[in-house]
Amino acid sequence: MADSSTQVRPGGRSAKVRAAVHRAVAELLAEEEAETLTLPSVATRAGVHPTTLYRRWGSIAQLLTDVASSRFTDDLVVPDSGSLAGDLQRWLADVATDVADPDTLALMRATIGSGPAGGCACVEDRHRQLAAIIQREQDRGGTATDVESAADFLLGPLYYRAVFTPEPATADWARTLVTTYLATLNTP
Amino acid sequence: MADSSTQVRPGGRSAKVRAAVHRAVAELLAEEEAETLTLPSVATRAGVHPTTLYRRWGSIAQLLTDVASSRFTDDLVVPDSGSLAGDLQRWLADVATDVADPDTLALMRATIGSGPAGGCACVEDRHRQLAAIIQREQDRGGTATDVESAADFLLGPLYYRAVFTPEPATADWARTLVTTYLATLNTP
DNA sequence: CCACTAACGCAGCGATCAGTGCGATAATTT
DNA sequence: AAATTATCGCACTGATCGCTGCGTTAGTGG
Repeated sequence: MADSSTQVRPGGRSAKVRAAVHRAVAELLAEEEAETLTLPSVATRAGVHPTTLYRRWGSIAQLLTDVASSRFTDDLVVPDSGSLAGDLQRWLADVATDVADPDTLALMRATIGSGPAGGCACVEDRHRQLAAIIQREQDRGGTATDVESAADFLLGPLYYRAVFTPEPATADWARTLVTTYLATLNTP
Repeated sequence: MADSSTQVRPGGRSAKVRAAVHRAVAELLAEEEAETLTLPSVATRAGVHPTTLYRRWGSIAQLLTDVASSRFTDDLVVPDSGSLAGDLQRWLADVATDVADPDTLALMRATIGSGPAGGCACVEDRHRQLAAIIQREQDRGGTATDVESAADFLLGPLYYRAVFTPEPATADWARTLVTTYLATLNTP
């Protein structure tokens, strides 16, 4: 054995259980008004015994964080359109479309409400993707900009509309947002 | 009697109970990691019988929405500094300071997680205040701008940082945000 | 001051939740 | 293929939640 105490076993049955539980959380959040989301309810929906959830995740907060991390982490490679504007517009429009989905939004809300680390789990990967796009532009020799400010001005308004206003942003609006942001970079 | 069916009685004991319950919710959210926030726990902390909470609010979601609405609704009159930039900087800095408070943030997270209308309850009054500032500038004959876009570019990054990143924004950064936003208005 | 009734406290009842041993299953290593 | 053990299912228990009649207190209008 490699380690004496902690040896994980991710294959086979465990993976199926994990997938079923994740799907159950998404389904329940899409249907109910949340608040009723409890470990036994998730277990019943997933066809898994409640004990399993108590052992593997312990609480709904940790389960939600886990689900959100998986859901909002896609290994997609942002297509190279040749320009920073093109890359950002394509990417932010996709993000806008994703966030505009009511079910996705329900998962985000619940995750945010589960604890202080919930919000980070929702956007961690987005920041990575944004950094990759900006890095590519720098390698291209184009305009250099800060990842922080880009996140503030692009993701900020997008997620604000999704979480705090009744109607989320559209993909078209996201593209306009990119144009506006890039304009501010050229005219300091 | 004025009305036959719905006669509210807001004075005296009811007001005290309401205040105690609101304070209890704020305290519990500040201490615990949420999730444990249940009607009986709030009742115990407030020194009120749980039955009262079930009757007046019904669920934690409605209670949180009520608390958030009260907490984020201040009848403050934004001081007239003479210019749009001054008004916005003063106001947004105050908002940033408020949102940077961990206890306030905990209330916001919990309210967002309680239901789709939770986010709106947190920023409803901010939008009203912002509209008042912009309206004053128009009466002054100054630059006209849209409340929607102002909310997107000012409140958006601010609340995004508060909810989705580990470290919330500072008052100074909020002032810089106003400057940047006003610059984009002058250079289309 | 008196009548009216909204709002609160009390006692108690299912239902469900959170958690714990223990045996069974199956993923992983040798 | 056999041994090891991480992981899951089952049965069970104490605690708590959500909720409901019923009597009491106290705010409100006459």
